[in-house]
Amino acid sequence: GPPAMDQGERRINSELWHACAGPLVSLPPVGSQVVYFPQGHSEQVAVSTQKEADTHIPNYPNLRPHLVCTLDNITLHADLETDEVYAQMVLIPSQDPDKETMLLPDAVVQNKQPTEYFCKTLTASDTSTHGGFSIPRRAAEKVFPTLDYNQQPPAQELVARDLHDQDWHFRHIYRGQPRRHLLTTGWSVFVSAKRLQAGDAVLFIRDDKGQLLLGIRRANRLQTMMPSSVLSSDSMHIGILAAASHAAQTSSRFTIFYNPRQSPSEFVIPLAKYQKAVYSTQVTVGMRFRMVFETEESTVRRYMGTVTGIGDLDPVRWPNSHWRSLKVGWDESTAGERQRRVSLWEIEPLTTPFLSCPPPLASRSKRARGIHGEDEDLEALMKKSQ
Amino acid sequence: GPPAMDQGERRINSELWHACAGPLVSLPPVGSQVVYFPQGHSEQVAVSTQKEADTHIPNYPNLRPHLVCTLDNITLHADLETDEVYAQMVLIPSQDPDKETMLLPDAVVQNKQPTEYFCKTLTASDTSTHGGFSIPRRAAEKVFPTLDYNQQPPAQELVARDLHDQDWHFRHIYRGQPRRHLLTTGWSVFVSAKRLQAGDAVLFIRDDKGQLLLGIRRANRLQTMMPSSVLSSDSMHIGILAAASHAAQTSSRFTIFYNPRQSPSEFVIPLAKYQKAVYSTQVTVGMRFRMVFETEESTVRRYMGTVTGIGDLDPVRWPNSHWRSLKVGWDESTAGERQRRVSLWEIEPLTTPFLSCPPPLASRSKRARGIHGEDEDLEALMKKSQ
DNA sequence: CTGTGGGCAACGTGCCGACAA
DNA sequence: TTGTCGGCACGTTGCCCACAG
Repeated sequence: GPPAMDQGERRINSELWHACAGPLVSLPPVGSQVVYFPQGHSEQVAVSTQKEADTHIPNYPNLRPHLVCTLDNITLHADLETDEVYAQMVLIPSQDPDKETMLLPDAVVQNKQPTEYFCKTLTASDTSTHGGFSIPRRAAEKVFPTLDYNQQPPAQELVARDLHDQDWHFRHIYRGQPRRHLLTTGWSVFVSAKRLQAGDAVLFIRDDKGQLLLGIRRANRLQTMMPSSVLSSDSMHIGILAAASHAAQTSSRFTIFYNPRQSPSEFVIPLAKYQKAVYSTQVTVGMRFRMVFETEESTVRRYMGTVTGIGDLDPVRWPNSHWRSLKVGWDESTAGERQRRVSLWEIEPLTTPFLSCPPPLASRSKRARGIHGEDEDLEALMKKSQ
Repeated sequence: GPPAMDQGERRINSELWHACAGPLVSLPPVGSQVVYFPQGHSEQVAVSTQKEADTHIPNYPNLRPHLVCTLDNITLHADLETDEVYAQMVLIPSQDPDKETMLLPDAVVQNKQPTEYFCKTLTASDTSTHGGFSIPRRAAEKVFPTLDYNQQPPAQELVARDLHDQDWHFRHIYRGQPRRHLLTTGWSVFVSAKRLQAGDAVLFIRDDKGQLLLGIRRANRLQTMMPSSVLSSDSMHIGILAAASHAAQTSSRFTIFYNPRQSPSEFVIPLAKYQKAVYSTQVTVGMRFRMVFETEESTVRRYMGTVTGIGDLDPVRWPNSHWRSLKVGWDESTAGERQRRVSLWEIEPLTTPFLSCPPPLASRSKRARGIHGEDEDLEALMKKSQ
């Protein structure tokens, strides 16, 4: 019969989830202190609904642009239809916001990219109905059980388990002239079931117990996310703010979903990481930095850039927020799709970091600042605080 | 190439939309006065997220259980993946709530079930890959162009347009012993594209201009609606309340989605219908009534029932709400899945309606009432108001 | 080393009337 | 009147290797 649909009851394999999420995604450990940004949460919803937060949504004057929280629980999920990975986080706002001024030691983040795995972007031949899947030689030798090369031809049956604990069977054969590794029988069933297209990627893992796992990473093709048909985007944005505001005022749990491959940026950051970036890094216009990105081959690469401005992303609704407070330019001309605005904790400054008192951010809120004057103002203030 | 994905730009065919929505669904006209129930809206979200509104979501003391609004705009939609029909409504809360005490004349509701149409629930043979689609004889004769019976065999090419303005081509043939109408070539493409299964229904319309339209109505099989992965159900419920509350306080537009085939009940009701039910119908425990339901064959049928209690569905959060304020029992033993609670405007009382002053509902809110005592209390009050 | 394509066999899809419900 | 089936033709799927990038 069909696989059991008891999503949420089973525990998703963490190693596989992280492999699908990519090398940049790390989740804070349960019980640790984190910083939650409603702005970033809104951005994620804006991507999936294709509608930005409207200007006429209500103001929540008591809601700060960042909330220090305890990460009460975290559950890994995968969409039943698309296999898209996401995480459900339960947050508890800290009752004592002054805690945030205490510098915390770096917490151990759980970002376990598996070692015995490979990831291949599918070619037209891989996804066509004409044939099977061509396994890169090193990949096959690294993660698949060794073939008995005495057979003619060498072949074996592979069983790999996906995020929903569904097993997929493949015939793995080594043949052709020149010899190569192939997945034949079973492969096309997988491709059509997962609706894979050329450009999507498939990944195989061999875990500690020798069990094969497999997952998919879809190409960043234009988000065909349908308009949700459940809730208007306005109500969603309002729901984010109202839920966070209510939770902050009552110090009660609230739940958010984090879609690592959809969200423009992480919006739940380890508190230690946030503090280190905000309080012990001196950022000035003109500063050089590096920032990590994921490559096509799902490895990491650092790009160089320069800070071109410092100031609020949304001075009206979210004054004095560190969310994407840096305007940046990129060295390489292929930087078309890289963000023009980043947050302090996303970059690696090339100047040596130093420790300082927290800059007097609170004093800035007293002044009415023009849209265009903000950068210079903030820059001047930060220079003075030296 | 693939059909243009400009959903929302095209205007959905209203006749087809209503045929897919079913005979019970009617939409108030644009510009008319309506009543919006946040409770009902929450129920719809509860169905799609499979999670009811939690008890610890914030209270909105200024938000009444029903909002009188002007229906500013309405847009018909169909989900790009499932063809599920839904309507986007823009509401403006009325600035003067006293208006609601004025009895309005019945408004003309637009519930245009097409006349030249048929709807067939698909059999196993219809959906199998082995053959085509067997057209009921009367259906074929009513909506399809007449075949030239001089041909051997009589056959023609049909083109039918779906909700997304996509055209589907079918070979319509009259053959076999005994003779019958069939759709052959093109049918299986349609079935697999729409992912139809036995039990789902397909419907064909011939509109005024002779153009063929087709739509689908999926079986009420267990909602495999995935957990949205975008927003937590809590935040959705909060978003509904916060958006409505903010709109009511500022008399500004807000947007909601109505999924007729998913929502347990309509939650945007014509004001005249609401007033007539609330102010001019005397309801007592023991009263007999009829209520309309949709049958398997997508026709309407009335079931008989008895009012067994009157009282708030949620006395804590929504006191003095008319939403599902009637507890009812059903005459037929097959009433397993029919609601135990209905709203005044959903039923047809068997006693003759009469006009009266509005019952003094406001006075009820002063008293703290026990969970179990509420029905008798309310019943006594309403008897006194006679 | 691996992506694509020609060749070809096996299989599934899909059209037909025969039944029978 | 219409749902399901056996029969059969034909188109697609899928396994093989050759070849080239």
